[in-house]
Amino acid sequence: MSDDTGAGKPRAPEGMGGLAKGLAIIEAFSETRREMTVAKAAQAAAISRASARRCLLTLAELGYVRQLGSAYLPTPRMLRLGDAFFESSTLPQLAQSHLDDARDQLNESVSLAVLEEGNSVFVARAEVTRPVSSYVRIGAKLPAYASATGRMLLADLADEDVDRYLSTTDFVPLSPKTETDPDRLRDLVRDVRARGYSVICEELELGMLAMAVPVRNRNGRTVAALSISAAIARVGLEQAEREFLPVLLARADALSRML
Amino acid sequence: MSDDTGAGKPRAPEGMGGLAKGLAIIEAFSETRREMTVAKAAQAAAISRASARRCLLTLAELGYVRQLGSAYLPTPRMLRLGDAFFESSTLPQLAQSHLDDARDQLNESVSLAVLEEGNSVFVARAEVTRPVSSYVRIGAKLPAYASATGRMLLADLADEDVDRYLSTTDFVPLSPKTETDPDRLRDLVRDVRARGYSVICEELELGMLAMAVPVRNRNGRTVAALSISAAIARVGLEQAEREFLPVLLARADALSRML
DNA sequence: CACGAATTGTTCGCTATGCGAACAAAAATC
DNA sequence: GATTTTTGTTCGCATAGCGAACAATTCGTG
Repeated sequence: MSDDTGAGKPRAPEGMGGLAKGLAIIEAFSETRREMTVAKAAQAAAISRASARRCLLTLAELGYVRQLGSAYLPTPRMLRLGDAFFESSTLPQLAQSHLDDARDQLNESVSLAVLEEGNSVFVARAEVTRPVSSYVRIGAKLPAYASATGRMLLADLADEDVDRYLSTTDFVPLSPKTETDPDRLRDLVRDVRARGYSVICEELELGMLAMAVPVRNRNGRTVAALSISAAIARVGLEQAEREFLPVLLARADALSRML
Repeated sequence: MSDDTGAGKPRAPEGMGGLAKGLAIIEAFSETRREMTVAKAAQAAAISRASARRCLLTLAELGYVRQLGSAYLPTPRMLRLGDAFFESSTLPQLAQSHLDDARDQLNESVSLAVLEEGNSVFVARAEVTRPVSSYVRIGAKLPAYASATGRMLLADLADEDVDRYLSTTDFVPLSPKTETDPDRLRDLVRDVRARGYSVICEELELGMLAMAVPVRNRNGRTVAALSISAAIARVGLEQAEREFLPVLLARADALSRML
């Protein structure tokens, strides 16, 4: 707003400043910011307190947040916003029967993920019941560097995009076996690119391995990754490559042909 | 803007008009509106084309939608907005272990739902693998009138709120057995209120029954419904009441004590 | 407990963002 | 091909939203 310069300069591309601010506040809610006051929201969204206050008043008026004392918390109505993607996107629905088939055939949980700002986001899932396994929420995300799907999706990026990702990511280990060296990760992504599938073993969660294959659109771009996960106590790497990989590749190929 | 009247009249409560418009556009995306042009978005959100255009430009600039010709479609980034609720809310995390226990004990899928504008919205799930069952997405919603959780949640509303709901709802049958008579539904909600749990049989989906019990906060209000669903080919109503109900009530009670 | 400092929430004069109407361009219909 | 309808874009104008100032609240210290 106040950063514009020269007189007579054409206007910046038009937009809706208040919308941008409000969305910044919504995205600022997190596990460490379960509720926010006007001041906290302003700080988290890098806007003035007056703007933050207006946004929160509008969000409250529309039912997206509720007020508790001077704090604001998101309500379930917020879920409608995420629904916009699910109701619009055909990919999860097209994929579901393929995931179900793969799950039934291999008796392991199967999921589909897309890349979103350095994260692998689950958009579809077929889950097999295990005593230990917990429900993975569609919409949940995993860091790309530590997940089979994430590495599969990174493998489709141009080298410079992979490098940009590697240079701006904070590599938090998620298990004692998480690879966090950027050079090593670059090599791993290249390996995935060469091999055409991705496997990680205990990097995301001890005791678990995961395998992912690409789902491509008709331009050959990888638009999603189809993955399977299993406990290494039950399934070794060789068995995964022998039994899981052909089925995943076949399912991914069938799905790719629909895109 | 132009609807304000008398001079010297105090300002309306302050807000952020552009945010309201942008959120209306986001919510307008649906299965019948998978993509929208500027004109379609303006119509769907009941705003001017110029405003719709500004909103879509901002949403595109921030990565929430992408442009395809003159149409705009949501991107996975939209999921972050729904995340605001999941990352803030403690209920799904508190509930998960209870759902897992109930699922393991009863060997049927168990879920937790909250009421959101006439819909029952899943916020947590423990799923048992069945050849027929498909994955129910957290965030997915069911009409309250046709679901066990929905009726359980409606039962906690005041009579006038139930009546308002019944008078403004379009009762679309979801199976040949869906109850769609408002008077009948009012009686069913009252029955649920008296009985303290809700059961539906084949109203949502042929061949399936579902049972739900209330999860209450310390004020006694029903803040969520815990439910189980099973195929009637395997489980009859009497068995459900004999075997499922005690476990659901115990789990719901344990969860209620944490709230 | 009182006081001062820091933080937070609210207000209001001012201006530039966002408005609506008009116009340009594209699409649809005859 | 001409006309009509619909859609996308522009721009003069005004009010919604801005930032700074102020009021209120909270926190820290003596």
